[in-house]
Amino acid sequence: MVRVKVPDVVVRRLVNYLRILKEKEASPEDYISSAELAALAGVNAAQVRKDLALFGEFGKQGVGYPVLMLKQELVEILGAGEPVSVSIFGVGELGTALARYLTTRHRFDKDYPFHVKALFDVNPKKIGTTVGGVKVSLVTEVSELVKAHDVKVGIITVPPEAAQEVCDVAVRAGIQAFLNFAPVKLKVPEGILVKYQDVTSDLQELTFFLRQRMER
Amino acid sequence: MVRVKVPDVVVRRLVNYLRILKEKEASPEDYISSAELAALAGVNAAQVRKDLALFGEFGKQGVGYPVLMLKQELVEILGAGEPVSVSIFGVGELGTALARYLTTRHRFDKDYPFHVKALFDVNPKKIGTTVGGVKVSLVTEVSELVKAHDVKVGIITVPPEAAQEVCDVAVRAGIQAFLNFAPVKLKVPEGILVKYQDVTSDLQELTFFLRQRMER
DNA sequence: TAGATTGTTAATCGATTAACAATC
DNA sequence: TAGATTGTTAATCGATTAACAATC
Repeated sequence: MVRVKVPDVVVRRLVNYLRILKEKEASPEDYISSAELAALAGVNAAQVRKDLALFGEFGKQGVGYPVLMLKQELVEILGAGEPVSVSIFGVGELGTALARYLTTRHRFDKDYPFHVKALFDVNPKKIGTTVGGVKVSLVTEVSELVKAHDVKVGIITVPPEAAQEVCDVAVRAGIQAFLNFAPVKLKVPEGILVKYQDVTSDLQELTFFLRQRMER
Repeated sequence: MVRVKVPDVVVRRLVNYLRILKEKEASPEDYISSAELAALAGVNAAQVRKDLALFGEFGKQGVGYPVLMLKQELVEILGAGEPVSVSIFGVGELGTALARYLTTRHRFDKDYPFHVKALFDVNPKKIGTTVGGVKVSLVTEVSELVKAHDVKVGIITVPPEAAQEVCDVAVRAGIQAFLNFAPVKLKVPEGILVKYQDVTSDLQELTFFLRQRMER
């Protein structure tokens, strides 16, 4: 289906378009123009049309895009309709918060695709307890559980020193993509995806622009 | 000092270079080449040199960049040396996790620049309690506390429905930059900075590329 | 000095925006 | 039909990479 190489930035915008459309109550006759969607997303209208045109012709000249249909197309394109099994490594403060957030989301929105299937930690006190209804297991069980639940994505919330090791174990167990909250660059085999998330870096970026703004 | 307009991507990389250098034990005679730093950061060597050259000439031909000096320069450039007061809006699971993370970081690393000065919530049960040693206050006190502590950055961890309102209040109180964990686009006056952070979007992006990879 | 690596210019690559014919 | 908006091509803009003279 998708033969073109889709740049990161485009995918990020598509995710955003979908979020915006989901917030819209719409009947089957409702249309939205690229200009309207662009304004809501804070981007250029030509960019919206180009982003969508990468995947097909969804609009109608003189009218715009049918809201419900476009929403459905975006779900299709992004694969946001099919469930994805997720595992969280490190049940500390942040891991717990994420586990609860994701399980709660799922409880209230049946279409929410991300299912937390396993939690891992090394602290013996935590093993066997549950968070958001999911049991905390020992990292030695990763391989078994990841295979049993066909876990595709791992969320890493262990301390930075432990991140690489945990990642290695997870990769061996068959996890294909990571969302890494530990502030370290992970070395992974070709083809394994890693997305980084780091509050300190975010704050530092904001600080830079704040200071720069003040100097003028 | 900085007169050029610095692109977002450059700042992100600078933050990364600094993190890498901080992990390095170094003596005053240690040098690092652009090639070495580039390899660690996963970017091109020419890019490292160009990023740094935006702010001055820090290297020595035939040798490289003095590690300690470069680290210091980056701290200077990013403003990572001066304390920045931060406030967290929404003391739920995620807000609590972030509050604890930031206060703990600060307790163990005196150079850590981000200080949590105030926490806000609307839940009467939480008001007056403390998290990481910081008191939870009612949102009506934002103005007073933000001014008293000269808070520059707000972290938004309230539910999506409440995010815009909280943001408005914070802007009126004088907050200049936001790290927004709520999955909604915030409308802010010209000049106020917003950085978005959303686990669901991150997972969706990863999912897209996972699926795309499998289709080939 | 010879070798290595910077700082910077020039070339390349890719992404964004403008413009407009096609068409609803 | 007249007006509006798409899909797409062409123009612009900006960021990345290659190349190399300067120099430690």
